[in-house]
Amino acid sequence: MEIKSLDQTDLKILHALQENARASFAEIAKQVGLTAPAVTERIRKLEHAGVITGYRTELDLRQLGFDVQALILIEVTYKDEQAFMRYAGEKQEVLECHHLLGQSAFSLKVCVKKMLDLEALIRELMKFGQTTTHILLSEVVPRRSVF
Amino acid sequence: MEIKSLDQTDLKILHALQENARASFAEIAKQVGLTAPAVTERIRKLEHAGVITGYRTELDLRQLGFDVQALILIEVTYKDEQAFMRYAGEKQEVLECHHLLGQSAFSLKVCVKKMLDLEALIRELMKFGQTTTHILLSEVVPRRSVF
DNA sequence: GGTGAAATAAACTTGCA
DNA sequence: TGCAAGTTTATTTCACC
Repeated sequence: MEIKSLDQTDLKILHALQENARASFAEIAKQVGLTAPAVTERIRKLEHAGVITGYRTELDLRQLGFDVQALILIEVTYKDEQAFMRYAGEKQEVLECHHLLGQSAFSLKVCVKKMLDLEALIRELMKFGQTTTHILLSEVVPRRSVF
Repeated sequence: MEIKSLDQTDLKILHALQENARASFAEIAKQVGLTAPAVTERIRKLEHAGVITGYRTELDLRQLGFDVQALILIEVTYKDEQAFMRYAGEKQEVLECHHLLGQSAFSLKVCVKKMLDLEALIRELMKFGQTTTHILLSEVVPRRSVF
């Protein structure tokens, strides 16, 4: 993974891929004004450089039976940090977890089927420190591309 | 968008697509034990039913010069809700925004190049209500598939 | 780095169980 | 719904600039 200097064409490619990760190389090539092999090679380099970290499919969690999503903030006591991170990495319900600046704090995005499942999850988390839970309602901005 | 009853094959397809949104129909077909046309048709239906909401490419924001990411919680005064949502929807720096349960509260995931940009952003947000900002450090769990 | 053309592979279409 | 065979596109490879 080396440092890449990105030009305008790279940014256009990244824009196209953010909007539709399943776009064909040929489609992207047309959008950026290059041929398919040129685009393929640039994308391969962006992947190898670690600029592109993955291609994900977004699902409507509610349609899949996951009716409750929540944002949980937790202040973990320092000695439990390692155990907490292991727990977060293993728990299926934890969709995302970030380390926050200061005081061994973390944010978690979790998704469960029922409110009772959320209660159980929070009860487990409370072993690691004090939690603050916010139930997520509608997505005002679902997920924006960086450019 | 109608109600779909998903079987095990659908869940396997969704798993494969979550892990790699650019996987070919043929690859997915092999993973789930069907032929490519059958998988293609199922994915078409999942898209049309709204179960699949999009295909996104994930980028390493730091490599792209966005060194500061933050989670901002804001309690908007009720009369400013509409104006706030319009603002969040237009601001390039706001990657995600969720409505939270209770008191016209929202969470925002934002990304900026410099700390000074974050300061400017928070100053703008303060017009809509009281904010609490958490700087995001490492990703403990980057983004997990639901199944 | 990029193009254009040929070979390979994947995606659509259609008819049938 | 899914499969198989045939057709149409897309991807890959490579020689050349």
